[in-house]
Amino acid sequence: MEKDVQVGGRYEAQLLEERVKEYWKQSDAYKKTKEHRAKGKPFFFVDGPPYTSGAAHMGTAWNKTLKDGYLRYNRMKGYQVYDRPGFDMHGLPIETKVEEKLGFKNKKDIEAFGIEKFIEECKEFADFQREGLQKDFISFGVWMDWENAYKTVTSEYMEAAWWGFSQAHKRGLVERGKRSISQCPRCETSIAKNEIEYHQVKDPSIYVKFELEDKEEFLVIWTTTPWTLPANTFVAVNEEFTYQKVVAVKGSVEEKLWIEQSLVDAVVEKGKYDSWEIEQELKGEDMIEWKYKHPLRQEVPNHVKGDRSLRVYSADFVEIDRTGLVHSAPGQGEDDFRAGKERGLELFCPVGTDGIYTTDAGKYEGKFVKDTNEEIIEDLKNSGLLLAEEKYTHDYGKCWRCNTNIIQIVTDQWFIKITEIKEELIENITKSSWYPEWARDNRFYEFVKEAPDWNVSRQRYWGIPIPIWTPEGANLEEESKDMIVVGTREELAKLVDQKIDPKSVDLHKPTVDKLTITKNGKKYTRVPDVFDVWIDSSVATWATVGYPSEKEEFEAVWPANLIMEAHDQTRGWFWSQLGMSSASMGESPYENVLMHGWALAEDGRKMSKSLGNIVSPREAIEKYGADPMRLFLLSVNPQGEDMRFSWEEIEEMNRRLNILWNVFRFPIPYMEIDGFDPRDFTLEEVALETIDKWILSRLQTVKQIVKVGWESYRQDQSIDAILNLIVEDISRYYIKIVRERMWTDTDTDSKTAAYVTLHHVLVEAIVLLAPFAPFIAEDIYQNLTKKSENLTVHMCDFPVVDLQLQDEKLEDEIEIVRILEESIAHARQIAGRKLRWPVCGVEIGAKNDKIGKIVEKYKVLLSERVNAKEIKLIRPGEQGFDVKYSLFGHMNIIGPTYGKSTAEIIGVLNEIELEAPDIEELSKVLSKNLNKEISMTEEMVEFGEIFPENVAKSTCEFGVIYIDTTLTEEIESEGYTREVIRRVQEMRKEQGLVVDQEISVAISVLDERILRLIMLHEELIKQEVRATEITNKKEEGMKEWVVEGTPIEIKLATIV
RNA sequence: GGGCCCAUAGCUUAACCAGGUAGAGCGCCACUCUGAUAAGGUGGAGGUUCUCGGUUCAAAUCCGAGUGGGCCCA
Repeated sequence: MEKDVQVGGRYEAQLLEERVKEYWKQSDAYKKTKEHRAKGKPFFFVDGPPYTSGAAHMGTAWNKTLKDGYLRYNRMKGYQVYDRPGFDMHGLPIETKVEEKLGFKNKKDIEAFGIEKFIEECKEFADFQREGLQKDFISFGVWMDWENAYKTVTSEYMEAAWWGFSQAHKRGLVERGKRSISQCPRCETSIAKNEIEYHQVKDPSIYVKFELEDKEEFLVIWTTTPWTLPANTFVAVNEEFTYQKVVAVKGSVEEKLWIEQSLVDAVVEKGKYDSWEIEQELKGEDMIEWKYKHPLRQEVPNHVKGDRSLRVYSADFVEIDRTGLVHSAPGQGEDDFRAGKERGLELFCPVGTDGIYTTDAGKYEGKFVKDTNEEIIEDLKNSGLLLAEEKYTHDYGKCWRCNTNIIQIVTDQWFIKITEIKEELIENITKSSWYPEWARDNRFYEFVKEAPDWNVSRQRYWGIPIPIWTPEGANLEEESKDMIVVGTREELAKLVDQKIDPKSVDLHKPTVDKLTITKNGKKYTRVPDVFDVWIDSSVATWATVGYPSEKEEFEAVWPANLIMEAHDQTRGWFWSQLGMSSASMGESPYENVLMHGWALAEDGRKMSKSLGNIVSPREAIEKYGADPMRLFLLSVNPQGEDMRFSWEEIEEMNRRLNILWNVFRFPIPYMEIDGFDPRDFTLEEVALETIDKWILSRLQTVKQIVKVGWESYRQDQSIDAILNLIVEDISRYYIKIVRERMWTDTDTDSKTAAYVTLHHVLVEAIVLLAPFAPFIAEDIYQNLTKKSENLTVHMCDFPVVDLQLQDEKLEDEIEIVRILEESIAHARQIAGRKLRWPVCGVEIGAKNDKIGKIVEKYKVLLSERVNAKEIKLIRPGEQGFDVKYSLFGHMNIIGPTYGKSTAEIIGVLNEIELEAPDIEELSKVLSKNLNKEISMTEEMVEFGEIFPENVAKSTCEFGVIYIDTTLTEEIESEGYTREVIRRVQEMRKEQGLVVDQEISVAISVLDERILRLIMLHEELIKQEVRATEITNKKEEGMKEWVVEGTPIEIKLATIV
């Protein structure tokens, strides 16, 4: 940035932002700012790492802009701010993208390609994605430590996850076990609940008869997953329900069916039976332990056979729905698994991790489960067990990455036993403050309370390998008992049989899979799984300071002072961090949580490709600039609520910044002509006038509001206050008033005071604005301070409120004056007199004494502002202008009272005018006029005000305004003079003359009276338009203006 | 299906926690001002405060039910 930037043009965000970026680069502003605060108290902010997929969208932009705002604010408050950004780079989404790229169909393709090469591809892809994302963040001015971003794929970072996990193990919280999990059969891995997307699926809906072992009766169950029938192990009833044995007849066949009593009709109807009758009724509890025959015993000879299997048990998840009896497969479904485990039933699962039936599935071996539904239905039909068949559309989970429908199966997984430390987790919740509060007290608390054990294993490749080594050939139980969990690279190097360098070792699968440990003569190998990717980010608070390899910083700053993410992270990062940190260290990893919402599209719906309503931050910046976009994003309430994107609002922000720009460049020419240097004066030394004191007081009040906004995580309120100060107070009021003080040629104390005040207010306003709109703030700051102060505006201290300068009473008074002004302007409008024409008098009927005093006190200011010769205060009881009152009679009320006299009464009412709206006076006048006693009531008449000619009235909350627009020669003279000056100025502008160019002016008016009136103010005109002479000759090429119906011709000539 | 949150002018929203005439910005219409301003000013039109019920002298605000939307969980 040059010292004297071109400030002639209008605000052009993109050009300005390029200029400022260049300045930041050249001056190394970011690093210098950090150094500037190097000795401050630490403020440990931790960045929630965005997943490295594609470019930044509006939601990420909002998130990072918020973070940037708060980081900049805290720097201004003097803190040494931790600002290491992070990127979440492991996980299935990247794997599937790479698989797509390489044209893979399933895991076997990956194995064939080679895991080492595959991981290399993933790393490259993730890095590529990260660069795009980072570029976007930088483009909207996010000042974070980009050169030193943390990446979840570095050994240093992965070690932090290992360490956390090993700590949890030391506390006895790591367990190997079978669990029913959601499995993506394509990715061949378990999927976290929050990775499942739901969509509408059409499935078979079948009613199946299970024959009892010892009698020819049937239990009727209903299912939408025929493919789970081979794994059937028990039937669940609810012991509270009543079940009925129905004898149903179809043709010559008679069947005995057990169904919950209220569902009998519906089920029998579905079975298309001709008739039925109820034979017996039992409570669910009486049916327990009944034994039945497996429905697919022919097709699946290996089905469960134990004595406890194929029986009826009770379960509380059974509802009065369909048949009231539920087919249960503990080797698959989640509820089934829990119920089966409670009873010690066999966990039979004839399905592989790829969703293909194993040999245990007999006839169905080698087939994909969901493709086998029809065949199973056919088989049931053939053995006479199918009662009814239809289709059913319902929500069904699919893999969020590859859209494959998920299946529930029981597999061997690794868990962190969260349920064992529930109390500790719940206590740790209370150790953090959340904004908004309800997010913690309601939503987060409920979630943590219900959280199950954390399945941390994934059977994939691109992730942090689970640091568990187990004895070769051990069974499950042995594995759980005799495992080695490695916590650090140092430890790994010490333990393994191979020689590795802890500093340079890469911890991804290709390396660690080859490492073995020998202990007590036993050989241990690593379990093949990688971590659930949520483990990665869960350790960010210590990984970001390099723990456990670097200890000092961690000990000094942990836990995090502040984190902020969107509400979907309640169950995501907010939770994973709390869970991991509690499991490993027993403590909450963060102190303050700001939970913001999602960025919705303009139509109020989610931004999505399919709806075609996505707006990218890139687009917004191209159209209006980064500062306007940031201002918009930060002007939205950040606590919990979703933001609705709005082009209009961004445009509005751009316009306000344009006003700021104009405010800033307005005094520059004057200050330059006068050689004014702000460093030569202080506020204390100059002769401040009332309006200067007022704007300085406004500034203090705004500083207060801005600070409170930041501190209460409502920075949107800070923005409102700053923009209001700039647009309403500085631009629309203060500058209008001080303009004339700055136009004077001579050096006056008044001018100096205005310069100093405006300069001071601008600098502080700019500093306040800096965290929100860092580019324009920098550009203006550099110009205002001429580089005499800080290298960058972002080094400034947050402006402190100067109580000496704050004057609430003054602010209140000016506020009232401004409202009175508005009302006077309104009265002018009613009278049809524009502001250029003075009015001879304004009378103000103040509502009370306080307002009256204010009118007296600010008479001069008011009269200048509204262009009035005189401002007069009407005291209570005093008469203002000579107002009279006309009358309008209400026939419908007068009529019934005065009968025949009504007509004459109305006649008089229409004629008379009263001095005051006085009912008694009116009655007297009427009585006198009509020669009889007339007594009017308030309901009978309405008073109308009659003003003298040229008087208009308006009212406002502080009183009544009368304005007298009577024209005198003097007023006409001033009015026409103003009109002429205005036209000459317009012509100067049209001709592109510089401000101090001298001219001669020729004015020709046919109406000699008007010409004379204009020329009465020859000197004023000369002075205002910088004219050396004014002639009244008609010349060639004059421009004709029509003023109040009178043609006036003007021509300008420059003086060389 | 469950938990939490949200609904105020055409648009963005304030007031809601702690009940007392719903206020602003943008947009629209009319008029107007301007040597910082591709700006600005004044006025006008525009509201069933999502619906229904309750508490209360009084409800946008508190309570209950419903409708629609969001997040999360099933």
